Amino acid sequence: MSETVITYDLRMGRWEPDARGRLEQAAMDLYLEHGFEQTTVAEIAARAGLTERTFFRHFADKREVLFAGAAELQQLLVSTLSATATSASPLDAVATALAAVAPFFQERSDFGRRRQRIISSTAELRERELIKLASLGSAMAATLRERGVADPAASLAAEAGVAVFKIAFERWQDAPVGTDFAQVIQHCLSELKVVAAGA
Amino acid sequence: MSETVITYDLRMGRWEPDARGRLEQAAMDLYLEHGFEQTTVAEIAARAGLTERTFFRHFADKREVLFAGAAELQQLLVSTLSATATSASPLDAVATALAAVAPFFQERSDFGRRRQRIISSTAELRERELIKLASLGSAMAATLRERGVADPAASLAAEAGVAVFKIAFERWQDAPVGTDFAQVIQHCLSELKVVAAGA
DNA sequence: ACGATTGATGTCAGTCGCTGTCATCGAGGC
DNA sequence: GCCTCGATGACAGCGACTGACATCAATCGT
Repeated sequence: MSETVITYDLRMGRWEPDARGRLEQAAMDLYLEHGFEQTTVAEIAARAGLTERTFFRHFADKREVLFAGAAELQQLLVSTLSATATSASPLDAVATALAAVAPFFQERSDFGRRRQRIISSTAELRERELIKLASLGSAMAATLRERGVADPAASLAAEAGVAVFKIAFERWQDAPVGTDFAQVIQHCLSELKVVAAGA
Repeated sequence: MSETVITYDLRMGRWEPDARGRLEQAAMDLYLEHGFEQTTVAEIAARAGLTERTFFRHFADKREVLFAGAAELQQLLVSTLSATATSASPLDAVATALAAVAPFFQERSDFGRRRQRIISSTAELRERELIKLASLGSAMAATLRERGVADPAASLAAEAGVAVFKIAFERWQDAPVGTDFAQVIQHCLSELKVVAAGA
């Protein structure tokens, strides 16, 4: 779920609350300090005051702890895409949905930067990031199909949208702090349209 | 390198020749028979008449044995893209290069089908496939940049090309045997152009 | 021919990711 | 205040992967 805003009312663990959040925090810190590969799950659990076994009860594997927000993001993206006017072209609808979730990243830009530094430095994590993006693409394609867009147009619009997102995200990360992410996305979208128009 | 055409003149292993090829063959067979996760590296090595340690001298990990041809494909793709006339638009150049490597798959369609069945059934392998495709995209983007295409157009054309390839490959696999892969690629490309044009 | 060299393989020990199983503890319902 | 239930701890074990060293076969130089 989230790593800062937590419902502290419901005590979770046997001892301290928010075991999951503590694990996420400990993992991020250790991955940044010593690198992903040099960090063992036992170390993460120890820093969080838990055991290795408990880590794997909260996260499927060592990488997944960095992708806790992916499901949330996908749901947000799909519901936004569902709500977009059917009059828009599929690609525009996708781009609109992507721009709509831009604040999701902009509000966590410092967290996102550290996270991305970890992911970019390890092939194993890049693989996981790519399959999450592919999952976003599949979900968006399915949503487009529900709205009557035929294949392969639906899949192509979704995949092209993911491509736009990937490149826009890279450029936004390298851009000055405060740059509007949604604007970068729209710019990359129009660039794609130019490229696809042929010359 | 290759799995069928081998220079049998140079004896490789301590005993039988072509240890690498035998490992690839044994891995494919076992992955198909029992599934990827249910197969241990020790079993693969045993069937190939080798030891587990030798497997890891030939392949970085248990998945990589299924992606031996990726480097070769990437090189072929890049050199084809380099040779494409600079007059073509970036996306058309990418699509042309992709269509040019279509025979690479068509000649190995039965092998490719079995391989794809294995990959599709395991998330771990889909991750590896995605990072190989991403590597293809990066290589093509770099080639476009060398040819004077500016960013983000170069990256977008390359990534869009990869998207076209992915979807075209899926559709070609599901199409009747003998369908022309290059033609499917071109069809998906024109579909993408329609989608991007707005309509 | 024959010894030295080289490269691929075998052997072994070890770490770490990850899982199944059962015991244990803490909190809420009765 | 007991009881049930969910989360955690403790433990054993498998399999992926690595480092270090020994070994063997083919080749090269003489």
